[in-house]
Amino acid sequence: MTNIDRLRLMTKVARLYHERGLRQSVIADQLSLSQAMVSRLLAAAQNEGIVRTTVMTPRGVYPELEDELERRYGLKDAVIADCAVNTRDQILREVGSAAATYLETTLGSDEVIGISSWSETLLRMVGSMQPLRRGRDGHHVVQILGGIGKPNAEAHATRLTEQLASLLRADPHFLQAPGVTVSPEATAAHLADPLLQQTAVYFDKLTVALVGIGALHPSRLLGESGNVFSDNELRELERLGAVGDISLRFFDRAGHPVMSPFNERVIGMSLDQLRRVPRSIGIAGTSEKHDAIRGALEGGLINVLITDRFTAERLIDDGDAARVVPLREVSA
Amino acid sequence: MTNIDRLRLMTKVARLYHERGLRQSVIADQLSLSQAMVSRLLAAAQNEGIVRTTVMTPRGVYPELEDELERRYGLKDAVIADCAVNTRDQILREVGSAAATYLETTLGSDEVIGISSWSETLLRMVGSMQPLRRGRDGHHVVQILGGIGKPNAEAHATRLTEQLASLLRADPHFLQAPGVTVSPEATAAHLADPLLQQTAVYFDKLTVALVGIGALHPSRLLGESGNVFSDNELRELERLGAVGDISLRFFDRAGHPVMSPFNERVIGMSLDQLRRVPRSIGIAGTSEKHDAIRGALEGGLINVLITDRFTAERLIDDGDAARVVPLREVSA
DNA sequence: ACCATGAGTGAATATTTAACCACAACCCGT
DNA sequence: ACGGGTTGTGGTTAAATATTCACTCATGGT
Repeated sequence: MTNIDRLRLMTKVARLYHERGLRQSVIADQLSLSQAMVSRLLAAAQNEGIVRTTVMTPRGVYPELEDELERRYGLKDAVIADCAVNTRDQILREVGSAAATYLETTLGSDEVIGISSWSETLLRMVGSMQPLRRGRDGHHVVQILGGIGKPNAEAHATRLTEQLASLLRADPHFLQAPGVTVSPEATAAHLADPLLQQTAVYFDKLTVALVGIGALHPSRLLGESGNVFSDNELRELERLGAVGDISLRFFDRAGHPVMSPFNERVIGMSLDQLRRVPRSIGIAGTSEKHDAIRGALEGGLINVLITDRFTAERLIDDGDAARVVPLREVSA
Repeated sequence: MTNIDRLRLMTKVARLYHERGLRQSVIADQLSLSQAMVSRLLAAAQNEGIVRTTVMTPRGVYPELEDELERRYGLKDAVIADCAVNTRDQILREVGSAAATYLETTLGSDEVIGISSWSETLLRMVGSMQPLRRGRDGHHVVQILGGIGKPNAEAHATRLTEQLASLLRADPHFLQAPGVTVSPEATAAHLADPLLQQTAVYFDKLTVALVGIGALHPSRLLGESGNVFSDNELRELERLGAVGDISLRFFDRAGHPVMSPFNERVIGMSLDQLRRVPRSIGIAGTSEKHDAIRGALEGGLINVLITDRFTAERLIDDGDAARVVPLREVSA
């Protein structure tokens, strides 16, 4: 068979298949070929560029950025929310909404979902969620950090867990303790509580973790509730290289836990436990948090990131720089 | 789910599927979706134009013309050979070659193939054929028109049948008779021959017919062998509206048989028998034959046409005219 | 000259994709 | 408030497609 004849046949088959939408066996009958031949011709047509499929990217969607984030940081998935303007308010709204959709769409059955409290982004997320449609039930929602600051903040943290559980028709598991205690001894006392242990058992069973990512500066822990945190402690954390926290567990630029004494006063899941969760979803935007997010990514603390497009771009830009002299190695 | 989120998801899935070539179930796992969802998202992405497949037409291939021929004349298939220049020689070569490839490619098993003799195009076709590769055997090759003119032309016609049969490893069935007799009585005598009848039986069993298409002017029957044909007969055929012939069976512009006395002197398959062949392949080019080909198409005498691109274009151009006042109806 | 190797094929089969179905939840009109 | 129709979903199954296999034949090297 001459080359032109082969091209002719490939073209003919490709047109019937792709333009007229005929089944391969119909084409085979019509042109007196075997179905296998039609399949092969179509494959060849793809190969040789006769058939070309392009994916157009709609406005407001950033798949290349997502891919790049996934690739650079070894993520399972990245979601980039479209934000018209780079303002804290818009970003919170859009990232929260994107996270809500993401969760609704990707939740399976019988998931054990940990949720970190006291993150405004997570609050927004839960706020934008629809009640779960389908009877994908059997879920558990686990509070992975105690309440924070003023006594009623504890209730606040609990409410987030409760709300999510209700939206998902899941069993809630509350962590009946403050997020930060006054001393290591107090922590130990709380950890001895059998009720708390009942919940803590789930930390190692999570299938999904939903966590915000906090920046060291400006720290919400100073403003919100003065007594949680001393200025000294903040400086100490800084000295130790902390760039941010997830559920009050601080980490440095490489995502390694920062072991300050403060750590002993926190009641909640550890970063090591978080790393072991099959799907740990970090939800955070705004440029303030850039360094913190970056650390979380570098340390593999999360494997799904939901953020805004501005932050995503910066994460990739300095990813470029990092390739030259990888941060991980610098700090090691 | 907001619209942008849906678009985002569709785009992401489409990219993974079409660009990275992942299976739907892999994508489903990765993005924590169901395979059904991925399939639906891909379908939607097609619909909404996010995914676009285009078939590029290589140079020298004319699928639009082929489609148009098929559509206008209700053909099963049309093959248009690329010819650099509009000369008889080039066209014979290219059409013959295209026909050879077409036959090689589309032949199934146990086919009963009728072949009309004394067509230069068919000669070229058989000349360009490769011996059949695969053991698609069990074929029969049936000579559907006797030898023509000088006694040794009869042998010539036989050789075409023989050659094709040999290339296809098929059983040959020869028509041991002249294509044109001296009188109706002579025809009758030949038809009584049991040996001839053995072959004629196959006329109604053909699965494929390979036929050339002859133009009335210039008639090859005058030049080649003076005594086959009288000038009177030619004029008579013309008077009756004949525009061409297939295997010496003449037809008019609408493809209806022309019943001149000459018809009684021909030994071979009838046009009605030809129309009943599941796949009757007309192989002819050059502008001389345009009217003849057109008649064959209008009359449904063939359902596959192999021709050159110049003739194809003309057939479509006057197809346009015919749509206004369809020829078929004019002559009816 | 001969065999080993490779290319190309259709039938059979495995894999992949799309359709079907049952079900839950929503919407809307009463 | 309460059905009846609609929609969206995942599990299941049917359909469609890609791959494997067995085979033939050409080719090239020994």
